[in-house]
Amino acid sequence: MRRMTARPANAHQARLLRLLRDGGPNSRAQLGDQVDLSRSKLAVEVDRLLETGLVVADGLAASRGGRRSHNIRLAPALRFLGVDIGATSIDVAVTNAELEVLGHVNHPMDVREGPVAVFEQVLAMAAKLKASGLADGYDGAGIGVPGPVRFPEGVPVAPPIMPGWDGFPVREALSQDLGCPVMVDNDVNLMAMGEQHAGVARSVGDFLCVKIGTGIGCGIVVGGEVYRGTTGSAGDIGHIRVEPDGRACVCGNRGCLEAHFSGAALARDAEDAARTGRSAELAARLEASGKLTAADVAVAAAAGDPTALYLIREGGNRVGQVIAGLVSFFNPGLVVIGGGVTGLGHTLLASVRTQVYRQSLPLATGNLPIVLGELGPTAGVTGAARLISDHLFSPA
Amino acid sequence: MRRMTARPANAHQARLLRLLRDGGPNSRAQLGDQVDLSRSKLAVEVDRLLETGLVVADGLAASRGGRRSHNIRLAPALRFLGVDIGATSIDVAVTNAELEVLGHVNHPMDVREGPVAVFEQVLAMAAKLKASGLADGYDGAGIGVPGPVRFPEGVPVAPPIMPGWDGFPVREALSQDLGCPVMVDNDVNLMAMGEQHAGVARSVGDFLCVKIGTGIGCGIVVGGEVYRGTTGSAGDIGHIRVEPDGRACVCGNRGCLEAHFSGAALARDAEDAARTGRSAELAARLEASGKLTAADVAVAAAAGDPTALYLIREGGNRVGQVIAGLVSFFNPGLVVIGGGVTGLGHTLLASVRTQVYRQSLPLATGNLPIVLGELGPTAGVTGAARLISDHLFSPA
DNA sequence: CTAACTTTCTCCACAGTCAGGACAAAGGCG
DNA sequence: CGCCTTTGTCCTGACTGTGGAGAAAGTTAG
Repeated sequence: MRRMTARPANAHQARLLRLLRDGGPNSRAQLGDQVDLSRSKLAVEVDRLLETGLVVADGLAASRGGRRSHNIRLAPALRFLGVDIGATSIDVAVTNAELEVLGHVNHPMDVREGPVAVFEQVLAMAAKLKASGLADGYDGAGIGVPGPVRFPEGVPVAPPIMPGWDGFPVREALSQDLGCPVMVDNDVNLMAMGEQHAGVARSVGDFLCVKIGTGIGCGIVVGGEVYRGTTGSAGDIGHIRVEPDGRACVCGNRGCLEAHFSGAALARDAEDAARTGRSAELAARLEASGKLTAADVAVAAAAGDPTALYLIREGGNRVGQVIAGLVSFFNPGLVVIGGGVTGLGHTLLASVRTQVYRQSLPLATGNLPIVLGELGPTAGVTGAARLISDHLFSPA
Repeated sequence: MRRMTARPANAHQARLLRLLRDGGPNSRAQLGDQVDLSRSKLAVEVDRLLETGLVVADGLAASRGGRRSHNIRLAPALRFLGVDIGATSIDVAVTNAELEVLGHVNHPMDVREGPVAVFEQVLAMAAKLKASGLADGYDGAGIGVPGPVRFPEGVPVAPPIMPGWDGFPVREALSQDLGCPVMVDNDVNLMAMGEQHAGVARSVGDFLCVKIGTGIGCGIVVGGEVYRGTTGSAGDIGHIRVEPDGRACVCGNRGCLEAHFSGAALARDAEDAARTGRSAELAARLEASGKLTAADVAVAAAAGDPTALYLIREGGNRVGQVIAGLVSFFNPGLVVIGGGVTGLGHTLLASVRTQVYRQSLPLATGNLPIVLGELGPTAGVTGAARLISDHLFSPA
């Protein structure tokens, strides 16, 4: 079939498309209740959208005491591709226009293999999803990469953990290969957008989304919009100092948060504990697989291993300390914790909460939920789909 | 004369008023170059503004090779009142519609005397300015208070250093007394707005404005707009922990930034140094006046006193440490340092810069100016005038 | 089954918004 | 003095958007 070519012609149409995306099918009358336009004007704009094929009217809804309404919905054949490139693995998903994930594949891969190899893999995964019948093509794609991005151009800038990506024209290259519009953003921002769209952050205007994976980052949402900073590096909290003269960090400094707690640091600490005999549980798991990950620590902690619990609590205290500072500064309405370490669950959360509630002032913490993300690995790909749909569902 | 009663009827008119406020008198043609409206539509809106009396056309500009243009300017009789209530003194200023300060008075007063006493003083100061012939009334007033504010209502909430102000209806009360519209905000936010309007932060979209006075706070500007947070306490960085098990703070915690460095902490440290014989210079000044302030330390430092210099550098390191974290997180395009301690000047600035440039990543610091505010005591009152003019120069 | 009512949707007349061209006013310059 | 530029005004025509009339399609009560 032909892909989406039209774009909303004005702000009203863009508004309607987003309402249909976020609220599902609606009648003209229901749409009218939400947009502050007269019924007549609304009808005109809906008709124009129907003409472009971006939305369709299919079937009649049940009567609510009067004439039955037509269901207006986004074109059911629209497909977005959400791509989340992590430090050690790639997630790719197809969504429909309502950003529901129809299919999701994951492939382990080190981002340091460089953009060419990674995108070869991404294209293969996109093709696989297509072959499985979930899509007959893509109308747009959102891409998340684990580092700062010059957003308007969709180009990574000076990414510390992705040598070889600096300046690579991700947006342009992928747009060419996929044959559809592409938007690129930091993976942490996409996670925030995902949780905002379909997760715990629905209806919260200002919030922080802390992603603890191989590294640590923080998505910042201000007034419902992702804040990216002057050079696209906003939220880069991994190198905030938490310990004077602490551990050496890859960035060249000492005592960075990321050096003391992150997926990578936790794995290192766990292996250390296993080798020095401080934890039989961890030692057994190291024996079995040759290396340890944050997931191993989570399992050991669930089994009651005191060393694992200690490591998680210590880490939680460190992150909590930083988050406490950010809460004082930013005064968010919600803090979401997500990423690979979500498996550490409530032990981690408890430490973070303790630090924040103890250190920050009551006015900022009084009504502040600190919660785990609820979308897990789909947060990033959902956010990616949201990114491109926000772009496409805005006036050209 | 009659005060301003009309408000802009639409967004175009609001836009025009702000252009005239920020750019001074303009011809219709010059305005047309800035607003993306046809000349005809522009002429209609200008005519309507002329009818309301908000703007006037007076005189002809010099020819630039063709027909001479009419000067369109904001009504010259418009007057705004800017009020900056600090912890220990009150600043009040009159401005014209272009927010130029026409008169400025200062009065020492402890904010803890409570809102009734403070506003009595404010009204007296406003009356004094009026009596001096600078204004025949006020069209609006902006008020800054040293604590968090529930912005839409203009009411202080849980202000730590202003007992007795919690919940006091500042906006309503003053609006009644002054007989004009009033807007209330945190003093730090107003300083940021002042520096944005007329100071070092012109044309910067995202920046931080750190005010170090009796306490420490930070104004946050995102996309040209002040960000206030969920409960109005954004920027409250005084109680971020900088020293595990550090000094006891009034907030009940230990190691808060404000306990280690602020105008109050610096004065305390200086008196301590004077009494323990570590600085003859400071001891002499203590002898002379009975107590020391940040200004005394500045003078001693300027005279080369090593203890004073040490205190400033130590303090700068502490603030710099916190700012470094905020820079990583927020990735601003500019950091402004202002408030009572601006007198500490470049010694302070050097320490802050050292910390930030050392601790934050190059992408965030590469093109980041860290500068002193250039408006001094007029920053707050200018920001206050800006606050109310932004309100009045927006569609009703 | 019919009448009355509700809800949804369409059609139409009218007021307002706005762009762009024609043109008048007012000056400079050779 | 004629030609140029700049500024400002006026007019037409296209488009935007409102609100009312009323048709379409259903439910409910008698």
